[in-house]
Amino acid sequence: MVNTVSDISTEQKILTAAREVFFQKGFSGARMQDIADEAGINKALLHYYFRSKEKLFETIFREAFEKLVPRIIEVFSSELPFFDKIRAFCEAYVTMAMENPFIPIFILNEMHRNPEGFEKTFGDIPKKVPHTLLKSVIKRAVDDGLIREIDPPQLIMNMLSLCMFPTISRPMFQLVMNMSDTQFKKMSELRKTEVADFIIQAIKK
Amino acid sequence: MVNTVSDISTEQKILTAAREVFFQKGFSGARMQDIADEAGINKALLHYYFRSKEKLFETIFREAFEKLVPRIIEVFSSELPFFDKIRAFCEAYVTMAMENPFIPIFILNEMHRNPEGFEKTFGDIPKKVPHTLLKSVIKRAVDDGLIREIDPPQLIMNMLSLCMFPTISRPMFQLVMNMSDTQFKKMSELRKTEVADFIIQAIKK
DNA sequence: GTCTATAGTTAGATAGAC
DNA sequence: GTCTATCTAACTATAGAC
Repeated sequence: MVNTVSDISTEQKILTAAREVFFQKGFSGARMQDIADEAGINKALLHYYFRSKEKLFETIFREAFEKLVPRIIEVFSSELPFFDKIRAFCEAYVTMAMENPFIPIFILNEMHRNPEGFEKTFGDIPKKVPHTLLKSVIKRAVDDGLIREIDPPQLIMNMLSLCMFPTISRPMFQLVMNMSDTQFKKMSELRKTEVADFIIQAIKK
Repeated sequence: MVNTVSDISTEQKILTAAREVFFQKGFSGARMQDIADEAGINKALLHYYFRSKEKLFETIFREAFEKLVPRIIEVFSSELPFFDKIRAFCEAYVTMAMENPFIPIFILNEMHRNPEGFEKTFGDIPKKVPHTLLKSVIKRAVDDGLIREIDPPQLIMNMLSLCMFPTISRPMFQLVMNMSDTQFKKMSELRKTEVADFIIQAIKK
């Protein structure tokens, strides 16, 4: 049977371990043995639950992707004033990036390594992102004279950059800036509000 | 002999091929066979010129890192007015990222995958980055009342984010924003000046 | 469901001829 | 310097016992 307690528990152990290993080493750097060890089980069991390394990876990747592309819809389709939408968006993304520091680099890296593979495997995901909604909300703010003339994709790119790049660049940034872990965390914590302030001042009229 | 024309040419062919393959697949995804094929030579020759995959990789990584951490010194130690420094910095970085689109994700990814390896192999590089210079130039601009109060590392992080994130996130961004290659390139071209404008407006008093 | 043992494949690296 | 052939190790995946 599939639905016994111990089955579920093993599957969960595998997923947790796979997340850990894939996030840290990427698809090609990860070894099924590493995942088995991390889960405290045997290699063969991985293949019993998930047919292949690819299948297991796809599960983890999908799940991570969904976390990365979160409920922007709620923020942007809400009745919040425009600047509060910006604030909510930034805080949500900076927080997500802080709590899941490996996800952004993991997703972006795998998309670079296997660009064509995603059109077919993940071609459905884009539809979940309300890019037309985003664009129209920004355009309206421009038309209303609330913010200066700016191309919506440019603004969206700026928001994403400021929210997600820090966790991606962390190892390099700390190295070249000679910054301790404590200092970096403090800085990240402040960014939850600073990023929105920065953006708003950059676009307000 | 080592300095014949054909020697140099072969070594260059290998380096060019290695760059191509490592940039696209990362260290663990790259195969020595791929590099040999790309260079139009035999696998054994790779080991003749560079003892191991690691050695070859280190050569490519070093070279890429130096490109990523370019002559900021010149920009920031120049006599340019502060806002022109910002403009020069942004244009240099956006251009670099456009011309070498694989380098940022390559470097940042490898640093995530092998965090400890860099302290010993690349511990010398940070010294080349004039982070104290950057910080003091920004601090002076604040003290002079030219820009609003802002933590220098925060501003540096913002500048780097806005310049480098677009090329890193390109596959995802185009996918979720439903954007063509042409549109993306046009957008990137505009960013050479837009990023600086955005930053300056965000910090000016 | 979970394990041990092993098949089958591919990778990095070397030996040795030219 | 450059090649072919080969060694050795590592990895994914499966067969089969319990």
